[in-house]
Amino acid sequence: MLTDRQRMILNAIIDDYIRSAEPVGSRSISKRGDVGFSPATIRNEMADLEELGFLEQPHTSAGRIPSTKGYRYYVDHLVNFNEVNEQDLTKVRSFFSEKVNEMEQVIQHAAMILSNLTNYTSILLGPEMFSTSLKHFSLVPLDATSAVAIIVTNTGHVENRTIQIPPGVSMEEMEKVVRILNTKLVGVPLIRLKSKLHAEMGQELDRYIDHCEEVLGVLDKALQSDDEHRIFLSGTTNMLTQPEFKDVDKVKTILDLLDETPAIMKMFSALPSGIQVRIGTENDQEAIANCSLITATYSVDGQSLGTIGILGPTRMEYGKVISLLNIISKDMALMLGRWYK
Amino acid sequence: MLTDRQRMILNAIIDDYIRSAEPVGSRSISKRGDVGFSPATIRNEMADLEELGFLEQPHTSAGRIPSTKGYRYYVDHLVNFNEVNEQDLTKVRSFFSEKVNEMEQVIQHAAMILSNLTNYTSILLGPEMFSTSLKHFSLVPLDATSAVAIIVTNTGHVENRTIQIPPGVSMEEMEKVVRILNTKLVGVPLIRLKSKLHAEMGQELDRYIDHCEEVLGVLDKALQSDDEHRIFLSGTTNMLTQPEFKDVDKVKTILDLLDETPAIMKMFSALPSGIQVRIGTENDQEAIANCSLITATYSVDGQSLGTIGILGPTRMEYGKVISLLNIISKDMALMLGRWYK
DNA sequence: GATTAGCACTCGACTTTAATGAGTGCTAAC
DNA sequence: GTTAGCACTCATTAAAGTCGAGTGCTAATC
Repeated sequence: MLTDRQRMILNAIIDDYIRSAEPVGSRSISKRGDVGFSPATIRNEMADLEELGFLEQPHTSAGRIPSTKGYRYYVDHLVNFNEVNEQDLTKVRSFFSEKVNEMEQVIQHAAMILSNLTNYTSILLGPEMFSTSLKHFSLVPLDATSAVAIIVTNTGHVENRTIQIPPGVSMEEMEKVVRILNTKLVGVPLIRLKSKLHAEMGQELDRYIDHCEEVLGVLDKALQSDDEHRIFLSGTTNMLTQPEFKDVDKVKTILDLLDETPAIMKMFSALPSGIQVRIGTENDQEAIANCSLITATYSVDGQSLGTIGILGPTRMEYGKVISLLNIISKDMALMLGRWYK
Repeated sequence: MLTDRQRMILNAIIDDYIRSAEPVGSRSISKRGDVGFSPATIRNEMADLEELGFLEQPHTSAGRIPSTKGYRYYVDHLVNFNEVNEQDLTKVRSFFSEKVNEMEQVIQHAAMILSNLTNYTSILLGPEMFSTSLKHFSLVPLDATSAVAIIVTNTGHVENRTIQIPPGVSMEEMEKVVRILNTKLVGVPLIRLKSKLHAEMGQELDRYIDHCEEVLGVLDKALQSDDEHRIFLSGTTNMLTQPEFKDVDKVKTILDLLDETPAIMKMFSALPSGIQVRIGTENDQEAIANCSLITATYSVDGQSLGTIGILGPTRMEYGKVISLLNIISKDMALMLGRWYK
């Protein structure tokens, strides 16, 4: 579809624009070593590329900037994936060679590293619930009517929730229930916990204790997996350093979007495995129509565990970010693989 | 020190400036119903007030704006504290009459309400460690070498940490240790846990188990209270709506400051009880020299539990914010009082 | 003596105009 | 097919001019 020369020129324009954030003129392309043609020739090619929809002109006498289609072609065919420099690489390596105990810490820290290395905003979704299973369930009484329910997963993640003991149910009875749960439910994936509880434990419990209904109700609440605090953001203020967002109002709509858990969940829902690039208007959310979102899922044994995302302006260092995500998602999978044994 | 008329004029100027964010001229003050003097008279008084340091002039032919000293006088002597409207009040009341189980949820939600009602940024510090005590300590083994240590406090708060079992120590031994800890340490304030462990338990443990040194080391790590995730922010992007922060760079230094846990801790450390107002340069942090920080501690039985803060431009609605903080800090104390029984 | 009307003056904000120059498209020569 | 040359476009910047809100001071008034 495009000639070699057109590809070369398109590549040069996008590279330049990514660096400078300014419309690129024919002269500056000609002066680069790698394209040995005069400005006039390049102008002709640029006009063709614009006609084909790969470039745009902010106004008549300005240079060209890439269109969404241009970026798309660049990402699909042109970009060079070896743009991670040695320094960054060693930083990543040393991070993943460290031994860390807390999974949340790992994720939080990984988010920080990503936003630092890229100067964009990083968004991490932690390992999904359905891939972890119950390791231990316990109940710590606080007083006569309330207790803390604690759920430990096989990955060492801990969820806790305060519950009210139903009136008429004694603490001894509750402890009996907990013992039963621990013998019957250990190893069950978290996401199945609730259904399993109802399907298989109803009669079982009924035999041992009174007030079965109320107890089940409370346990339901306790086992409700809350997926609220599983989004880790880092480098949100990096958005403010991008020249395209020097306008406060624009940046506010973006930051407000990042504050909304459901919106982020929606952006990340149903992503295909591997690396995914959504450029500008390819995103559903209007607030990030000037942004690109690059996501990578990480998985162990073919099971997707979570997602890493980088949000930046459409004028993004695609090569660097994609390479980095590739590396980190794999390291992440490796590290978590050890966790899941 | 100031005449009645000067106070009245100062009050009028600050009120106007808080509403408009523009330097206030003599004419506009004169036109307000409450000050019955001609612009010329007001100009004379304004000149005096400037000489006294309560007002400033951005440039010769502009109106006056309040200085830090002016705001200080306003806050100390002039501001009207009944500026919370009915609607807001009912919102607060209905929030605190709700029954909620999770303390973290309460705090997070309170932060949201505050930032919504004020349009500034709210910062909440959760109940301090030293006021909570150990309720229960448990250890859930994950595999041969690692386990999750779980600390439940008397308030139902749960801390957890993954630890490595020292080589040579068996799980049975660890469980023995946990039993001992639960009989000896329950009721001890969290902040004293570590010192108590060393001072009183050393010999005790030595008698029962081998590898005492290593076990103590691990427990140390487990009991290390991490005070990281105890800061709750809400409405950070509200900063972006203030006209004084239309400059992206200024707002970035502020948002970056809010991202730094230690900096916030420092701002909130050693606050006297009750409401505290720090105006502009009265703050240590240079990044918020154009901001005012209003804080309120909330306490039960004279014991300070935590702090609520509102950060906004120096041109802040002091009356409203202070009244609101007064109400909310009291309601918060009440609610937590029930918690601590 | 306190208040106010009047007036000259200041100075930022905004508008207008002109100059600059980066970049283009087109044509004709190579 | 490539490129030099040239007229043209148009955002950006600077300079000059206008406007008006607001001041300080003086002298008249209450």
